[in-house]
Amino acid sequence: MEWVFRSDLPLYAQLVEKVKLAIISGELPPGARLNSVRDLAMEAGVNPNTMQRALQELEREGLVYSQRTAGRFVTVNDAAINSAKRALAEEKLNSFLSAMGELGYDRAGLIALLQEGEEKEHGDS
Amino acid sequence: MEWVFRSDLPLYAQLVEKVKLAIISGELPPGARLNSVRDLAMEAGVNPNTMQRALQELEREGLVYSQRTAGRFVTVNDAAINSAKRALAEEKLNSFLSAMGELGYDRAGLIALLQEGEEKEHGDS
Amino acid sequence: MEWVFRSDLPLYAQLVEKVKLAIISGELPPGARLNSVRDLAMEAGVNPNTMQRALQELEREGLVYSQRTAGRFVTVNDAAINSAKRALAEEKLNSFLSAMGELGYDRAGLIALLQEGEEKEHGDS
Amino acid sequence: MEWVFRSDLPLYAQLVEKVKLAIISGELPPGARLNSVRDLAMEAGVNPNTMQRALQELEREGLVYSQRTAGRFVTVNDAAINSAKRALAEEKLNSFLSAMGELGYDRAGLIALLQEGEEKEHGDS
DNA sequence: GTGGTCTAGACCACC
DNA sequence: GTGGTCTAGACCACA
Repeated sequence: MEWVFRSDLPLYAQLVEKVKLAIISGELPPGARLNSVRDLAMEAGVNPNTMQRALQELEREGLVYSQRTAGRFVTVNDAAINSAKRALAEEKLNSFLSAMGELGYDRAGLIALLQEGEEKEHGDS
Repeated sequence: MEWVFRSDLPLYAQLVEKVKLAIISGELPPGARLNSVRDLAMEAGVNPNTMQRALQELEREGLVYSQRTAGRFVTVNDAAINSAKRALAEEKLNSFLSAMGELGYDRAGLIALLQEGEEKEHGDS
Repeated sequence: MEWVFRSDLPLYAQLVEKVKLAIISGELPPGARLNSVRDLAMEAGVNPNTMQRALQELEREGLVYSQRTAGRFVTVNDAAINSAKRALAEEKLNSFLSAMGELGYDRAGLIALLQEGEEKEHGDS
Repeated sequence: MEWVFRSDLPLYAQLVEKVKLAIISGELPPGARLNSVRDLAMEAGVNPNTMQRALQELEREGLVYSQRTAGRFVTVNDAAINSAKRALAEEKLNSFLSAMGELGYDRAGLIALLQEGEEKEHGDS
């Protein structure tokens, strides 16, 4: 996992984002054990407390659970993961829509653009 | 204009991006005079050299031209602006496609998602 | 507010409990401004971060909201308060039921006990 | 027996409470021999004098008697135990009533709540 | 002044 | 070793 941070969002929120994406994309599969808070914090170059806060947030969202002595694990509840995936997709879609809106593209225009690219892909293959 | 920077891209490139977007979106209309390099650098809180480099890049791309004594101006060449818009849109589209790809959406899925939203908008109105 | 703590529950959780009760009981009415984090922490004799965590938890539960510079306020959403009241009541009821269960009282026995007391109250008045 | 203490009640009183509950609930049956003061104090992590005071209080209440050489025993007087049970129950009832009073429940409301739960239990079974 | 974030470092329970 | 809690103290944005 690459740990690069922006300055427009709290660190812990970006950590949540990163780990969540790893879970959603399957890089961290259901049931997988996460590294320890301390190790992850070292990796990311942040304070363990900051990493802890991020993981607790993920726990509250039901994507992760912790076992006292054994460590933290990705949930095995596929529904929770899929719901998070859906929410993230919607969020990305919306920010994309607004960004493209500034460039003068509305939904219809984007659909056209996508279909254009699709034909090209098929043409290439 | 808001000047917030990420750490994963050179400053000057982010400056180029920001100004380019302002031109493309019409916030800086064709023929408009840009503030002086020194003023823009102050605004953005960057070194004037960095801002200078960004503006030269925009000049190279034909979106801006400078007149020795009067300052820098947005191009009046609509074709250049439209071409930049097209390029930027494609770039954003691609990064969006790859991001959504990680979440399991391909072009067809995204088209469906967009059409879904479109119907909803019409239903709401 | 009295700040006395047990050792069987994290401090921050007890702080949540205390403030929640104050809101539910109306001691802190809807819309009321809470003292600043620092002041409350001083009052309670805890670290400001601990108090902060408690208040953020209340914020997540919708019982409190914060305004950047002005401070924190009790929600004006009566439904949220009533829902919290209901939940707290149920929780207290259950722990009471189990405690009385150890003494050999079941629901029916408790109802009898309560009715007994009720008659007595009426007799006294 | 779990030994966790609050800070709002003298230690010895909490010890009395704990042992009394054990007797009332039958965990310490009539006639059972209690461990020595020293052992009990160790278990609970308190000073033997404190434990001694608690046991003397229980003796005064007639729930425990001591035999010079053999140690301390739970009373075999069922009436005494029942009376203690009754008193404890009333005490718990009262503190419960006052706590629920703060949440807006009076005796009648609580009876309703209890009957509600009773029906549900029967429905579930 | 307000809330919010982050770090550093300590201590605890659990196994 | 693990997660969890707490403190102390710093810095920031906002108005």
